[in-house]
Amino acid sequence: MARLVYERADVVPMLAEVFRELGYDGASMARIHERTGLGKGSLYHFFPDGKEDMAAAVLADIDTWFDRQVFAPLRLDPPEKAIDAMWRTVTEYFQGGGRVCLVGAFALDGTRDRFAIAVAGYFQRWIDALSDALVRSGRDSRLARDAAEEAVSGIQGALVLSRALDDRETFARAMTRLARRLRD
Amino acid sequence: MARLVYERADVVPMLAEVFRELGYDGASMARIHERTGLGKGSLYHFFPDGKEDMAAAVLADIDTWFDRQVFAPLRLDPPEKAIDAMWRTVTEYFQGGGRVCLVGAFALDGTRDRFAIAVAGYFQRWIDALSDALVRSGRDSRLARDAAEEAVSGIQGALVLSRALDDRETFARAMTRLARRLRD
DNA sequence: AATCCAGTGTACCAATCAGTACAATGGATT
DNA sequence: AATCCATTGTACTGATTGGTACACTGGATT
Repeated sequence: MARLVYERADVVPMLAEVFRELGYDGASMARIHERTGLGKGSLYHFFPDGKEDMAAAVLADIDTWFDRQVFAPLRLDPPEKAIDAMWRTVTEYFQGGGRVCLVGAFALDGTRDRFAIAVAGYFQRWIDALSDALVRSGRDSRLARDAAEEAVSGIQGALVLSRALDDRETFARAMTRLARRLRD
Repeated sequence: MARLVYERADVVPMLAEVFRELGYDGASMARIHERTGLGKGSLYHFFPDGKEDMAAAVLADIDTWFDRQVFAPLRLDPPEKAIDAMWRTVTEYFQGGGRVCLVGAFALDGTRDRFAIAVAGYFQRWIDALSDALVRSGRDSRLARDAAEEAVSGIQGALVLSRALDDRETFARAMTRLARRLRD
């Protein structure tokens, strides 16, 4: 009989999807087991501190992904190119509004207090990186920060609204609107 | 010894605050008891179907409140006046970013499926009402709808971001930005 | 072939979960 | 004064919660 053997890195993305769908409190160990196929033995082997450990790992994973795919390019690549790439990458990552931002979802309920530093850091670094790109493209420093904040905030709003209305067109419209706002 | 006697209408706002802070799954009956002071007897007396019943009542309550305080004025009052009032009312209601939108929070996790109609209806009516006011103020119908969507979406994003950064200034800045966008 | 050890499955625990049952309270109605 | 009934407190249930303990598997190392 075949035996599936995972390592920690394989488990984190599955956990991310579970937390995304069910939220932190909604994701019980039983449901995590159901959706990942991993038994308690494996789960506590990889994440000795249980659920909190899992969520922290997921947040760290999301963080490094965005750092590499979005934030670093914004800081290093030609600004116009990096910003264009950001819109594409983000739209794909959130599957056009069909996939929720876990960090944003955590921010809204009591889970925030538990992961306050990770949650704040994620958004702060996003705004910083985007602001940096805008400054490098010749924008005034103060205006750049305001515009970056508007974009990041707008993406989160678009996710909430498109998910609430269960309509990806809403998300698509918001993204083109925000991209245009950022160009002016 | 004094005995506190509530009626259903007194309980709903307390429940709203509990769900707001803890989320739907985070709000256990024990915690609801703690924070409201009501025993299980009272809670199941008012809400025979338990938590789901409570959340539905809270959503309905929020809905009627917004209908009266925000949506109806947008449809009936002089548009510029009504829109100005909307920004004031909303800022006060969300306590400058310190208070979360329960409907938005529900939209992000698995709770949405349970209350999909109420959640979608809330945002749809908000967009419709604001769009109506913009049309009445002379805006083109298509542009009005787009602008209304941007505003409602933007408010939700501002709530997520200001809560994530734990900074009300972020919310305040977003509100003035959105109000200006709506005027152009 | 013997050992090792990362990864697994299962049985188990106390605490908490949502929900039920029902007797007690006490203001209002008659 | 007797009755009524909305509201409340408490004791209880069975299911589920997060978490622990531990024996087992099987590929890799020696």
